Amino acid sequence: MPAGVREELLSRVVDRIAEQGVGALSLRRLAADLGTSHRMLIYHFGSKEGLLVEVVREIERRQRAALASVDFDPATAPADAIRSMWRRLADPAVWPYERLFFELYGQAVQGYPGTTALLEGVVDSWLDLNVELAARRGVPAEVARTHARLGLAVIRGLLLDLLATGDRAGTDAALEAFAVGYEAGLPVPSAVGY
Amino acid sequence: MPAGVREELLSRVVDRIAEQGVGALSLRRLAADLGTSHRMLIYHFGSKEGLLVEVVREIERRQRAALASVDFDPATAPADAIRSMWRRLADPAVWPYERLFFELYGQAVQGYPGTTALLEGVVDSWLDLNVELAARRGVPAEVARTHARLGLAVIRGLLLDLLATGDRAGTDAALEAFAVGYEAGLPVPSAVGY
DNA sequence: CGGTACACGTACCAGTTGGTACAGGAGCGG
DNA sequence: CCGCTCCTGTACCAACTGGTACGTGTACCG
Repeated sequence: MPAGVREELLSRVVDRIAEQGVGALSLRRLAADLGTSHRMLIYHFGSKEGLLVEVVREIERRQRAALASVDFDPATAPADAIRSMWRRLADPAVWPYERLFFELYGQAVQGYPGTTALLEGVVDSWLDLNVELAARRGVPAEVARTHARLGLAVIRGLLLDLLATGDRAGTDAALEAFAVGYEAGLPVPSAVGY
Repeated sequence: MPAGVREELLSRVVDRIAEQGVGALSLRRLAADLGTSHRMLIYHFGSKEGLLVEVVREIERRQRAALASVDFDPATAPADAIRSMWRRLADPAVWPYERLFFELYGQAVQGYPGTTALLEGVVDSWLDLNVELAARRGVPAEVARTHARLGLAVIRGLLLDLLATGDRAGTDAALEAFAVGYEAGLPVPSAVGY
């Protein structure tokens, strides 16, 4: 992996932004922290917005990479898969990235330029993956999609909680309650009028 | 309600910010939109940060007001309460406020000045309320707290989904799946090792 | 009437912002 | 040696930022 000047710079930019946030971002301070000049950021990314776009893409790239490393053995029970996912995301070591993710999410729903690309795959790519996996178990796509949607919401909602309160034990307990309830069997939507 | 000049101004500020977001906020543009001068905003709120603080407080005030108007008759089943809450929050008419809420949330977890106050009651005040309600039904506080935490996460997570995808039907279905599963009986944490 | 507290606008300030013009300098193929 | 491409820094710009100084109008109270 030769990386390339630009890619290596981008990686450092993302790491730095994960620590400091993107709201009060200034090209000059960012460049100074990175030991270069703001001119370089403009040179490599064209503009501040261009840099933001690349940051968002890099975040997505890393999320996909993390996703790919999750245990998706069809033999694994869905409840265990969600437990494993939670364990990974709730780790304090990745909190800076979670924070950045939610900050960008908040900006994206407001339609700020450069960030909106984040919204495109932010839900559906996860649902699609789950539908595909469930199909191997013979679960109908509609059901799998709804359940995945719920599971994703639980994880993201609890992450929001965790980042605000820092209450790892409380959020762990809530996730476990969900997982156990899920194991007990969630109803299929078609049985309740959907 | 005589309102008062400052309160009336704050109300208009919040409405305006809900439409435009708080990220690219400038006192001058905001004032111009409101038909006044940025000097007035400083005069009434002391500084930009002071104004932000008041905006956050106003958001909390409105949330508490909305919360108070929800049907909390102890006779209402928890699953119906969460359905009612979802119906209220998923209404497109309040999307601008949801967007603002999540944008501020994202800034707050990054520790930006003026916004962090949002985090204090953002989870616990809801949990406390639920614990109190559950007590009237004889539900133990620990269980009620965990279940409330999960329900809150589901709603917030699905709201994030809804704001990103606009898929009302999909998120409705996911919430319904959760509500039905909840009616079927969630396990108590003590039974699973907590 | 006078005065005093509040509400408001204009003009201005210093600092910072993103972006640009320009000048190299390092490496390399010819 | 030249020339060329990639990379980097300095100096600068106009625009905009939050905040301040100062003056004005207005309403209420004595």
